[in-house]
Amino acid sequence: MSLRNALLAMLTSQPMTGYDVYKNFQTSVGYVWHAPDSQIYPELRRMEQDGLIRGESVAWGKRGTKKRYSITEAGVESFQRWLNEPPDYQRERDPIRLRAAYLEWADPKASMDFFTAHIAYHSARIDDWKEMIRTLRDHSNPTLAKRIEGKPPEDADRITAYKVFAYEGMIARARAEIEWAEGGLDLVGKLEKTDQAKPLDDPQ
Amino acid sequence: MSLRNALLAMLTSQPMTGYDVYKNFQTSVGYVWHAPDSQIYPELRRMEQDGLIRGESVAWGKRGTKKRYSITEAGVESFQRWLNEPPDYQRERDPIRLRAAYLEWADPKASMDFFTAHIAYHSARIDDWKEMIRTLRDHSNPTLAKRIEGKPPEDADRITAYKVFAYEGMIARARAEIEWAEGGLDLVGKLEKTDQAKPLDDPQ
DNA sequence: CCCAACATGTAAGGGGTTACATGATTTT
DNA sequence: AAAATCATGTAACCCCTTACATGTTGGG
Repeated sequence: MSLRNALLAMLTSQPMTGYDVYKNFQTSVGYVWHAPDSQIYPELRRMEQDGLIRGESVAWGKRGTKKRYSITEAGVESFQRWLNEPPDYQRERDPIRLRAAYLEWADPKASMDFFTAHIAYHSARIDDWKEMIRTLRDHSNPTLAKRIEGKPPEDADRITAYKVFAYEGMIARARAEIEWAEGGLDLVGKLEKTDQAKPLDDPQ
Repeated sequence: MSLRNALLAMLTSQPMTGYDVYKNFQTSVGYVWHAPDSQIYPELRRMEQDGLIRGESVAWGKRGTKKRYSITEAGVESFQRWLNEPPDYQRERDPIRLRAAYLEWADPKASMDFFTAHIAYHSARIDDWKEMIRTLRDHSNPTLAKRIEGKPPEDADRITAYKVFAYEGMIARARAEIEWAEGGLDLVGKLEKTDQAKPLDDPQ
């Protein structure tokens, strides 16, 4: 049900078309929650049927129309209910750790590349999130700007603080990943060095 | 395809029945990768059809039989191919951070509970993983024991080291989560204090 | 006039969850 | 004899991915 709540969250800022939502899921909010268009449009229709959002056709150019969705009272209530629920945790399913646990079967070169890729991936994400935090802090983020528009400064600060804090959590986790992967590079270097650098039981 | 590789990984240790696999997915390996029986049995059948594993019926009690699967050469190759591939990262989808980003809509009490639950969850996981590392280090883990049986000590150490390292990664990440959630408790305490401790725009 | 951006879908298939089912064997 | 464990499934449903598809509008 998180897709639904991600959509509600976005629509608490301002009315949006499916395409607006799609764009946000590719950048800003997409750094925390991603969804493709093929999921967004049908889900918005279902949410409208459930009364969580209301869609109105608005003119777009001469002949075109587009559908702009606004969150309803029922939508806000549903969103808040979700926020007030205790979180539920899925059982672990971690492909990275699964691989790491069996690197004795891998090629040492591939193991090094694996950890290097891990570092590169998380470094890139940190850059995205840092940039995101910057646009939140200076209020240049359009969705945030719309969200805090007309609100007293304390509320604006509070709203901003939670968003910044969420991205800081992403960064903290990514830093832990990078540190771990650096340890992985050391470990592979230590365990797989010299001539016997061949995977265990390799038929070759 | 990670379920398939998790199954192959397990079967590199020793032949197992579907039920053995299921038990391992509830404890040991399940702390990194979990799967329910309804996924395991059909997948094992598909893997047998694909020639990655071989099943043999073995007697069980007087009348009963059970099927014990062993990994084939093709299975080992497939597993190694996966380990040597570059990892692929899914787009972010983080329900915890999504919620945290919108806590201005939540009840302050619920926000505190949310972070408290987060700390409790990850603390419990750390205990699981620490215990797991202990059984790996002292070789009391039966799956590991079987895996390193008859292997020279350097290989045994190498095999153990990767598994320990994987669980250490889980722990490192969980510690980052706990630290973040503690920051969350502080933040909520700071932002939602005193009388105006009511969610934003709450109709009440 | 062309191209990028805007706008909105359908369809097949993979992976996972939850619930429902059943029966044999071993342990208490 | 009952209970726990071993053993193996089916079925409905949800969520998500990937690929395919189509048309409009605004800017250069």
